Amino acid sequence: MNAPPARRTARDKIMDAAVATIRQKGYAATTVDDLCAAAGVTKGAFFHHFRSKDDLAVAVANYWSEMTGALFAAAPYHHHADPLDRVLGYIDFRKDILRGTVPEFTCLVGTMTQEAYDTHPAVRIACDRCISDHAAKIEADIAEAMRLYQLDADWTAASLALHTQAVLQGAFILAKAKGGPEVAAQSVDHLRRYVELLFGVKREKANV
Amino acid sequence: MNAPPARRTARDKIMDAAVATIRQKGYAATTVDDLCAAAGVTKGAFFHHFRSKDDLAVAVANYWSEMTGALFAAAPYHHHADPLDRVLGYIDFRKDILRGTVPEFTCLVGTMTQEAYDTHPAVRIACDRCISDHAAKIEADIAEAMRLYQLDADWTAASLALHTQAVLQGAFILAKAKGGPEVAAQSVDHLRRYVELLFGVKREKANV
DNA sequence: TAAAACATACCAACTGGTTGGTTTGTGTCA
DNA sequence: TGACACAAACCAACCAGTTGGTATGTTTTA
Repeated sequence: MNAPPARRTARDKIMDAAVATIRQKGYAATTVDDLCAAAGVTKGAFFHHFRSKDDLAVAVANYWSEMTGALFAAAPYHHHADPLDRVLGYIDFRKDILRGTVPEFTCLVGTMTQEAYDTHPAVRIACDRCISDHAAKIEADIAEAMRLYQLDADWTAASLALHTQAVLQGAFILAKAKGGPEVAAQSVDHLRRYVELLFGVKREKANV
Repeated sequence: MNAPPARRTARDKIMDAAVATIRQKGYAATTVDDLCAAAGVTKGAFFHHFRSKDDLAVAVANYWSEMTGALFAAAPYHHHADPLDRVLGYIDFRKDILRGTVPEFTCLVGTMTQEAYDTHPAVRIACDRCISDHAAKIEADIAEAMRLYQLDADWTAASLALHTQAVLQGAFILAKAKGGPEVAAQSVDHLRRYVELLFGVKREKANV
């Protein structure tokens, strides 16, 4: 009922080039010419599809939101019947994908947020939405787990969900500072241990 | 045994301008002209004191390391006899200083790391040293607390110290995304709760 | 149904302003 | 008086964005 032949247009190529280049060099240091060269298109094509560089930044934040949304939607941890297992499974999954070079596993919108939060409001809003929408999905499982385990906590599901994102974003910065994923993986381990302690359980990582 | 009259030189003014401007706009988006204007000096003065913009970045990372080093050295939490109280006191202090506007409480070297890690090796190294030196100080208190409380943990003092930095750096990103310190403060609360759970204690914040 | 009218996707060359960095000159202090 | 600290003017490269145009559909109309 659809699936147009999906010709790979200049727009798509620019978006993919933007994800890769901005993750590596940052937003401000990435020039429009860089993106055109990486995508193999001309500047005319770029400004045909995007009104400005900032317009591209917003579009690529939304693109990233869709891409990662699909990645996490397809991840195995959703199969667990116990919502706490889903939360821990999510954390395990985040650790699993800390692979490859630093620009390959770090977060595009975290990078853009740092650079654009005060100078490019539209970019900040797009990045915030991406992070917040993602956190909201985890929040649902946390909330369900809190009910199931009858937790009477002095923290909210929303705050813990955002905390998982803070740990991950911070882990990426340490990984960038140290040049590899190892330090980030250790922080994710601490996050997992925290959730176990909060819920008073100790569970091995399931190999789904 | 020294204290030269401490005339406020162009170099000092440029450094202070760099801290403020880079925290607000990011490193790449900050131009040398921006810094000269903010510092009230000319480009001649800038390039008299720094070989290049990158050279300034390294210098300002070290300057930041000294500034924050002095700030934390003077902080009240060191007075606690119990090393665990010092660790919790450090976390409380980090929460206390989440005040003012976003560029006022966020971390300069975290920002620079994001932008420079892959493109400016010298900057990455300077930022890493700043973060790692700071973590090492917390690590000492954590290690002492582990001995005192006879913890037989499957994590190291070093990894927990780095984790505190990851949480803080990530909290800054969320604060930037959401435009205020509240979300960061909640993450710091989660970090404090984690340390309490690890050591099996529950302690109110001391008002030193 | 064929041609005219229009829309979309893209390109190569260009522009005005900005950028990091240089050069040359000047005031000041030890 | 000479080295240092800074100023002013300058430059070549680079930047985001523009312009004027072509190729390839798609829609409308006679």
